[in-house]
Amino acid sequence: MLLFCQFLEHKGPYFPPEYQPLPDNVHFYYDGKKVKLSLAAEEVALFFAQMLDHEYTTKKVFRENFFKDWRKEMTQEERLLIKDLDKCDFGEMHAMHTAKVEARRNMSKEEKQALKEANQKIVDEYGYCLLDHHKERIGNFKIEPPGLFRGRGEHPKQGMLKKRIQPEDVIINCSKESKIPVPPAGYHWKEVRHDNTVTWLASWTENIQGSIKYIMLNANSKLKGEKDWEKYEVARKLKSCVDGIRNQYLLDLKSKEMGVRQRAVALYFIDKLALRAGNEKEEGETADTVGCCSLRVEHITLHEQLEGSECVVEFDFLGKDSIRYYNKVPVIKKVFKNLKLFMENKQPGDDLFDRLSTSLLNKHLSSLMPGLTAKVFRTYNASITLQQQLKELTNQSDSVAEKLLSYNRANRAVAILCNHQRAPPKTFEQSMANLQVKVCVLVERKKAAVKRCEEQLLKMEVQATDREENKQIALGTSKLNYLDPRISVAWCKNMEVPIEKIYNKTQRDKFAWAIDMTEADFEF
DNA sequence: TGCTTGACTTAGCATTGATATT
DNA sequence: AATATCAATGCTAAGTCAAGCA
Repeated sequence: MLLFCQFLEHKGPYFPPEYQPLPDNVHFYYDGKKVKLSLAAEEVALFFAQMLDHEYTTKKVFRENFFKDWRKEMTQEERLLIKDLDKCDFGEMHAMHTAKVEARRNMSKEEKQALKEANQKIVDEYGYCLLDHHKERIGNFKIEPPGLFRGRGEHPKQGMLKKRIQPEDVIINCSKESKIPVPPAGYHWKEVRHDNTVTWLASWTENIQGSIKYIMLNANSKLKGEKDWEKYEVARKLKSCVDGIRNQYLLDLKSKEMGVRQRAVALYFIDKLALRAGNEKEEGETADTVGCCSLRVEHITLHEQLEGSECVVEFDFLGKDSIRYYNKVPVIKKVFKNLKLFMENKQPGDDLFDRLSTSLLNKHLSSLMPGLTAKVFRTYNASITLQQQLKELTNQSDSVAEKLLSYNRANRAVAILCNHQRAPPKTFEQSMANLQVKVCVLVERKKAAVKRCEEQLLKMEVQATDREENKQIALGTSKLNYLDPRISVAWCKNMEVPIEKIYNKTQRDKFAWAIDMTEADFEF
C-alpha cells in the first residue's frame, strides 16, 4: 500500500448558499391560476424555469424525469393539484432569472470589484490545504450545488433532480494530528476519517448515479505533478517495448483460440486508432456509448474495397461524452478476416468481441510490461505523434508565427488521432468572414507600408488557417492529458519559441515540473 | 472468475475575464 | 466607454482500472 501523505489539513468544503424564496411579485401559475408553492417545490421549479432557454427542456425524457422528481418535492396538496407539466407556467420565474442575469451583466465596476473580492475571500479560506506541511491549492473545494441533471447525449436520467448536499452527507478525510474541519453551524459531518492511502479531502455520494464525488488537489500540486510525471514515464517505457508487443499481437491474430484473436484485434485498434478501452456499462443508467472492447457488430461495416483501398473497416459509434467516432480505416488482411469471423451469425446489437473484456485485456497487457494498460497506448501514441510531427513540420529558419502554426498543426494531428472534438463555435462563420475581410482591408489600405504590413498579414493568415483547421478540434485535452510536456518544452528551447506561446498560465503551472527539468535534447 | 465499488483521470461545455474594436 | 471576441478557467460528467467481494 502506497503512503500518499504524512500530513493533511484543510478547512472542509465550501457549501453553496441556501435557497432564497421568490420575491412577492414573482408567481407560478398552474392551469392559469396563481399558486403559492412550498419552499422545496419552489426551489426545484426555479431550476426548471432557469433552463427554459435550453432546447433540452422540450425533450420528452427530460420533462418526464424532471416532473417525476419535482412531484417528490411537493406537499401532498401540491401533488394533488399539479399533475401536468404542460399546464405549468414558469414565465414570471424565467423572466426574473433573465433579469437577474442582465442586472449582473450591468453591474458597475465597483460592484463587480466587490463581488470579485468576495469570491477571492472564499478561495483564500477554502481553496487551500496543507499537505506534508506545504500549502497546496485544492482543485474543487466547492460542494456541487443542486440543480437538474443534464448528462451528455441521450442520457436516460436527464432532467432528474440533483439534490442539495448537506454536511451530513459529507465524509471528511484528514490527518489524525490535524485540526478537524468545523462543520457549518448546527450541522455535523457524516464521518471524519484519517485515511492516508487516498488523496481526497472530502467526499459525498451523488443521488443520480449513486457514485462518489471527491474534493481533491489542483493539478499544479506536487502530488498530482508526480503522478502525471509517472504516467508519461510509463508511456515512454512502452516506447522501448512497443515493437515486441506489436509483433506479439500480430502473431496472436493467427491463434487457435478465439479469445486470443479477439484480444489481438482489439489491441490492433487501440494501438492504431487510439481507441479507449471500452468498459461495459450498465444499460439504462447512462447514455449508450462504447469503446474498443464494448464495440457492437452494428458499429462497424466491412468493405473489401472502398475508395481505392482494400480491407477497409468503417467505424461509426458514439464514444465518451457521446462524441461520434467516424472513420474509414484500411486494415491488414488478417484483421479483416478475423472481423468477418467475429461478426458471423451475430445480430447488430451483439458484442463484436464476445470473448473479451477490458480486465482480460489489461491483465494481458500488464503481463507484457509492468503498468501497461489500454490507456497507456493513447498516451504513448499521442506523445510520439506530437514529437514526430514537430520534427517534420518545423524549421529553425521559420518565423515565430510560422513555428506556432506548425506546433498547432502537430497538436491538431494528435487531437484528430484521439478524436477530441468540439461543437464548431457558434459565431464561427461570421468571425471567419470578418477575419477574411480584415485581411483584405489590410492589404487595401496599407499598400504604402507593404513591408511592415506583410508580417501582420502573414500572422493573420496564419491565424486564419489555424482557426479553420481548428474548427472541430479541441486541442486542450491532448495538451493537458496526453502529450508529454517535455516534448513541447524541448521544442521551444530548440526553436527559440517562448514557452508562454505554447502554454498558458494554468498549463505552465501544471507542467512546472517539466519546464524546470527539461533540456533541449530531451527525447520522448 | 465475474461483478461491484472506490479512486482517480479525462473530457466537453458554460462562464468569466482580458483584450481588441467601435 | 461600450461592445464584441476569444482564450482561460470553472464545473462536473464520463471515462479507466484495480481491489475487494461473492
